[in-house]
Amino acid sequence: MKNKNIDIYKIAELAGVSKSTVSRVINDKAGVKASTREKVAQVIKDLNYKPNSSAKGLASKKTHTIGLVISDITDPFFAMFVKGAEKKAMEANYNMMLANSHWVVEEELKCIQMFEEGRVDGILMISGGSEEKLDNYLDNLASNNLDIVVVDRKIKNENIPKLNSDNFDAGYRATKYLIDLGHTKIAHIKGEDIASSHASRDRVAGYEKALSEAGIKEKIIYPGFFARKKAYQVTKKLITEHSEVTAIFYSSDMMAIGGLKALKNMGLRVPEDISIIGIDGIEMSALMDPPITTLSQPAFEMGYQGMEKLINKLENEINNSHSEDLIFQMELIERASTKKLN
Amino acid sequence: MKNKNIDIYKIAELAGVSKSTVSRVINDKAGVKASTREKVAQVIKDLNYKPNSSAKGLASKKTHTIGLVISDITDPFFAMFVKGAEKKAMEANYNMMLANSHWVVEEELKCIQMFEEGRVDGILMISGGSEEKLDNYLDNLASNNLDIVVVDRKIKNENIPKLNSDNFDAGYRATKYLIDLGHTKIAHIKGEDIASSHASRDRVAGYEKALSEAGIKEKIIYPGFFARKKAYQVTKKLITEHSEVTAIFYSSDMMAIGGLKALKNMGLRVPEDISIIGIDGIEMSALMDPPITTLSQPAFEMGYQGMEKLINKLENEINNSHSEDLIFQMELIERASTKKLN
DNA sequence: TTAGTTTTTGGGATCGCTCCCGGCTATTAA
DNA sequence: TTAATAGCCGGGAGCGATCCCAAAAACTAA
Repeated sequence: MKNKNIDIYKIAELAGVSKSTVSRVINDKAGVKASTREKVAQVIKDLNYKPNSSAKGLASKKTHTIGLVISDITDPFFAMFVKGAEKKAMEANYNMMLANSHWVVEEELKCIQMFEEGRVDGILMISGGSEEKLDNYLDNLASNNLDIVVVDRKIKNENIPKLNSDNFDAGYRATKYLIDLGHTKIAHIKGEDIASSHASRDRVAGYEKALSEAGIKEKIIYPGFFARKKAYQVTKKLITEHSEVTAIFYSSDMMAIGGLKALKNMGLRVPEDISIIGIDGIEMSALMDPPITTLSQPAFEMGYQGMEKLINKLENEINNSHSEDLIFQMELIERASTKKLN
Repeated sequence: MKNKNIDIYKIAELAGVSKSTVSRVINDKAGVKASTREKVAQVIKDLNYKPNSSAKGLASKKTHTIGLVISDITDPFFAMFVKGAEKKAMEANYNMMLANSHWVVEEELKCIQMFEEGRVDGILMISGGSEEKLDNYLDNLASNNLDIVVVDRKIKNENIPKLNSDNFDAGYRATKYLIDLGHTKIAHIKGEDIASSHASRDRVAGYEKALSEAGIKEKIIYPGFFARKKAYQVTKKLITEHSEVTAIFYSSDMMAIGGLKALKNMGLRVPEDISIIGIDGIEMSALMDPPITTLSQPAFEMGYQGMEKLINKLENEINNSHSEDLIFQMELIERASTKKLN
């Protein structure tokens, strides 16, 4: 029933060489006569031999596998990030293990622990939880032989490479864009209120900077918790409390989508009566009616480069410490949800 | 720098027992005195010892890992499927490796080959390619010691468990729903035209059955290739060629979204002038204006049960052959894109 | 032709675990 | 008291690769 156990010894036997030589050709190592190499390669091909990865892992202490810790794979941003990470992994001939952490640090740590069983050479994680807790844990981890790259969290440990979007800049530019359109009554629906999200904080700071630069005194900030439904509710509240507002900057596209629905519900036209802008650049925001103007995060690119950074770190044990962190700029995508104020 | 190599021997030493006993408590095997078990467990905990998974894999020939082959993780249906699969995997204490196949069989096969290096105990795949090619390949694979479960393809091999949505029924019910609403001029935008998609074919057949049952002679079928933009174009074509149509059944939500945009563009109101219905139940379809009526595939459930089936097959080597295939019914979600014909 | 090099090749130890089997210790029965 | 049985535990032989080191082969130069 089962396939005859074909291992490196069998290949060696059939090719008339020793296992060492077979190992050399498998791993493309020097020191094998071309003719021998060819002969062995042929046998390997004929028998469709695949070296056992557990044995390889045991002997070499490398699994050629990367662990991905993601909050929620159904989130379009994360999915695109994973797709980018996978591309680089494939190119570098690495495998990927996936673990969902459902936005809670404890689960993230559990995922990491799972990976600590020597299953992976390194971890790429987008954290969604509190930075402090993460910080503590990662300090311990760093003393292990697991390399890690963290996305979207500003942790303190200097030995851990970080990837972040330039959230301050994004907040600034989104707001500036609305100001340049002539708006002065600009509200902001921010993400979370808790300390765990520096992304939200930085975007708020960017918003404030743009306003103050333009000499606009009134800040109108409501929390939307990065949730569509929450944004829907809070938008209604915002409009009833601040009917003077002519533009809203949402800290995410999903919130903008919720907001758009609320606005329509209240009989407001977008963008004629009110302009809205989001952040993320998810496909969905382009499909809305009207399509929503947004600052797009290069999710694919972030995944790709995050994976690249990790693999580099893995393969050149040199200059491990103090590698430059990566910061990604967002791209403004002008669509039909924003309009010059007349 | 690196952590002192802590292995099963060290635990054994510190606990004052043999490695065999440590192994027994790690794997929860019988034959260890309660007091000994406790003592060993304590040492394991104190040292935060994690058995090396490569060594485990080598010795036991089980990796406790499942390979997932998915066409595109950024597709919301697949993402939700993966989420379901992951839930079950976690519960059963399995890990998951992810590989994207970008909708082409060759890449799917490459992914499978990658997994054949003994990295995984089994494979769960949603295929997006031609059924014949897949059939051939899987026949070979079956003779290996890799278990596999295939979603969304009707392959012939009887030993491979399959999961499918009841596409015929979905096509039938979608059409019937429109008929019950009083429509008689009902068009269908189908998926692909090529032989590779039985899903599309079955839905078309369901559409035809419903029409003929209702004594409606005229079938109006256009190909939309499961692509939003294609559906946009073809919808415009359809309307100009068949202005009498009052309802369109799209073979996917994405196509319905493209169609909706086309309809609006042409000045048609949905659902007042024309009703539309889709298939899939992706979140996006609920966020459209109007929200689109659809038949929802239980993606999460499918992932969960697919993984469950695979793990069962893995763990009970018994009754391997001829396990019942799983067929999932879709759920009609009535939203605002369909309306009684007056 | 022979010694000295450089390439190729083979063998053995090892990685960290599982699992089988035999031995030891206790407990029970006669 | 002694033998039989059951419950615990330890030791050794793999699992299938890598990698170091020494041996063999091939090549060079004198």
